[in-house]
Amino acid sequence: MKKITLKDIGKHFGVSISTVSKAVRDSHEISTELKLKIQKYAKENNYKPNKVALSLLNKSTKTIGVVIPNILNYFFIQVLYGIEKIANEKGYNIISCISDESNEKEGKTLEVLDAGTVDGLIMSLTNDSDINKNISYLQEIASSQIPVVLFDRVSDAINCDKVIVDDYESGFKTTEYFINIGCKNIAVITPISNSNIGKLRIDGYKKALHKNGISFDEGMILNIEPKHDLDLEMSFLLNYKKIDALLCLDEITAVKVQSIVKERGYSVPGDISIIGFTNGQLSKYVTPAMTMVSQHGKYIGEMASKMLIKRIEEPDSGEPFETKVIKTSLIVRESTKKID
Amino acid sequence: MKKITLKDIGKHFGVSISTVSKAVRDSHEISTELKLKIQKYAKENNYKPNKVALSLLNKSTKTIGVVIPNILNYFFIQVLYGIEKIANEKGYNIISCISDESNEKEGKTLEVLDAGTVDGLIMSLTNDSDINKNISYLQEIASSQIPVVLFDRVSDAINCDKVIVDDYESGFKTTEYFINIGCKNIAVITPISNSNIGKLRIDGYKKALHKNGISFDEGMILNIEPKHDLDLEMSFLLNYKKIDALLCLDEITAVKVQSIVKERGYSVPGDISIIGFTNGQLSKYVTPAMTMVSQHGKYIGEMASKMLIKRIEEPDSGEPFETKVIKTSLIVRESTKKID
DNA sequence: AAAAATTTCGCAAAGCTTTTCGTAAAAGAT
DNA sequence: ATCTTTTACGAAAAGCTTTGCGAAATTTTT
Repeated sequence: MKKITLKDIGKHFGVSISTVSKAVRDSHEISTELKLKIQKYAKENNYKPNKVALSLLNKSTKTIGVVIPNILNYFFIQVLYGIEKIANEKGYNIISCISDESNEKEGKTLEVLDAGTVDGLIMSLTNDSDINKNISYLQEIASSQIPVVLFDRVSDAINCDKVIVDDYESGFKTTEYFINIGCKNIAVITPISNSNIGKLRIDGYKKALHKNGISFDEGMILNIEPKHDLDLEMSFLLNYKKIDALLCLDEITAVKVQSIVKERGYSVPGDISIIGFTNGQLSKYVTPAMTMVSQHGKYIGEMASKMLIKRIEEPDSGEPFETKVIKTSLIVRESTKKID
Repeated sequence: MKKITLKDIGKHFGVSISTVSKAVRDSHEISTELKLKIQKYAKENNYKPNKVALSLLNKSTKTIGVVIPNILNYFFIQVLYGIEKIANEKGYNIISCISDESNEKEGKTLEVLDAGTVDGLIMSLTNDSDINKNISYLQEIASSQIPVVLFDRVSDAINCDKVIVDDYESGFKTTEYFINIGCKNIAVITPISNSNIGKLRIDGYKKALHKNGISFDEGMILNIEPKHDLDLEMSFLLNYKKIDALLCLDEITAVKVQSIVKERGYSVPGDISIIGFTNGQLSKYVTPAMTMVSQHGKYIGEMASKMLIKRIEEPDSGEPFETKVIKTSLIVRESTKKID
């Protein structure tokens, strides 16, 4: 049997729809006798108010949209996990969309989500070169349709709540950590050179060098592209100068780089210390276990979820938009020299 | 400005709602002149038909629910990725719910999803001990409300389409692989001993032993629980008998086991060969890179998605329920001895 | 017994869209 | 000029729910 409706129940008892609705909601307007009969029948036939009808009535879907660029990235999964956890606790469902680092898919997703499907939106922008394409559209959604919370990859052009990692600070702190353990020739390997995040981390790196009297050398920054040959690129870098520290801006790169370095006969951390961003599942289990910068993905997701739901449920609070900066922490393992 | 509706546009031009609806849908019933005006205005004000109203009208939400037990498991993420890919191509959104291996949360999720929110359901059951709790409810949903596709962790009690891994066969084949490379004392380490999947893999393992004249020894099966101390348990196992092969029933266990074995001075694969289930992100990067059984998660997701959408769009096809069995493949790396 | 109060239920609107059908006006045909 | 056809729009229903209000029926009060 298909899902039963109020109308069906009404017909069964020869009463009106409103009577049934009130009966199942236990209204005092309905006689106890009739209520009991209706409630029993409703329960037996597994009646549940149709969510779609309720959404239309209440102008609220109890659903939030989440758009992430890449689902096979552990950081984003952790964020998603955090978002789902809080949303679930507060009675919201999440529609998850993967933009696959494509501006086009991101735009399409926004179109769908902007048609009344969700009460709010949590997203992280793609790194796609054509970066400005959807920004104005998203700005319009944020300003007039539904609350939006941006995380990690954000944009100044959009006026909304944001949760970001302290990328500049963590680039700085991590570099100083290298310097403190005695490293002087610190190279950076970045697969995200075109993103704002990557730039901030490198800015922090530069500042730490400067503060410690080490001159910055452009040749120490290795930009890698998905299609390039990391092995070959690493050759150039390792031959370019004597290097004693490598800062990798994501986890997979860190793991691959460590593997390449070891194969070439360097000892880690004896010859070269390595630190990577994103404390995911990989870094713990490779040999040596890697020192990583944890961005606290789950916490970021929880925070974003809370901020969004607050906006949804208190639309006219009048509170100005906020940008929460989550501090990273360094998870020290075996890929870095010990502090003297 | 809030989202604009047909009514708003109608008021602006002094025409009825139906006229506006026809105009934006480019119906021939409306004069060209009026259509042009309305269409222009609609585009300028970013009019989009309200999805919720359409859902109510069409009795179709273009949304499918996905319930997975654990989002931090790479296999499930791969499946989710595959589901999303196909769903997206066919114009569906996905609502993803995490049951967190809890029967209770699974039940709550089903309640929500069974209220007209989704057109169909893809799920993998929890391993919770109280395994039968939601089965009858799910069976009812599958039989009378919306199409359901179960994957990986399925149940015979539910009549629906299924996509499963050939667990028995792969337990068998993997064990024979060990035997072929000269291993005779093969132990199994399973964190999923209470699941049907785990049992099937072990049945396959037993059959392979039997076929090759090796007697089965219960002591060679190590059941591990999340709270137990794997290090200690491994001690017992390694002291129990001289072991030359370890079959681990999930990826994290495989990686941890290899790490423990190495620490105890065994050489991998010299002394002990190791194979793990689920070819995820970890196994490739540890040293030695591990030989793994790939379950083709993404493909399973794609398959499940296709099957479900077909059921949704052809509800009365009358085709009997199907169980697709996806064959695993062995990704041979360095943690197993070479074939002579 | 009549008036007042309470109980118990139904009607209708609102949320937004699509589509069928009806009708007035305009255009065409005879 | 009259009849037929076409054009161009509006009314209404359907999808399902909740809720305020009106009304009939019953009970209580005087």
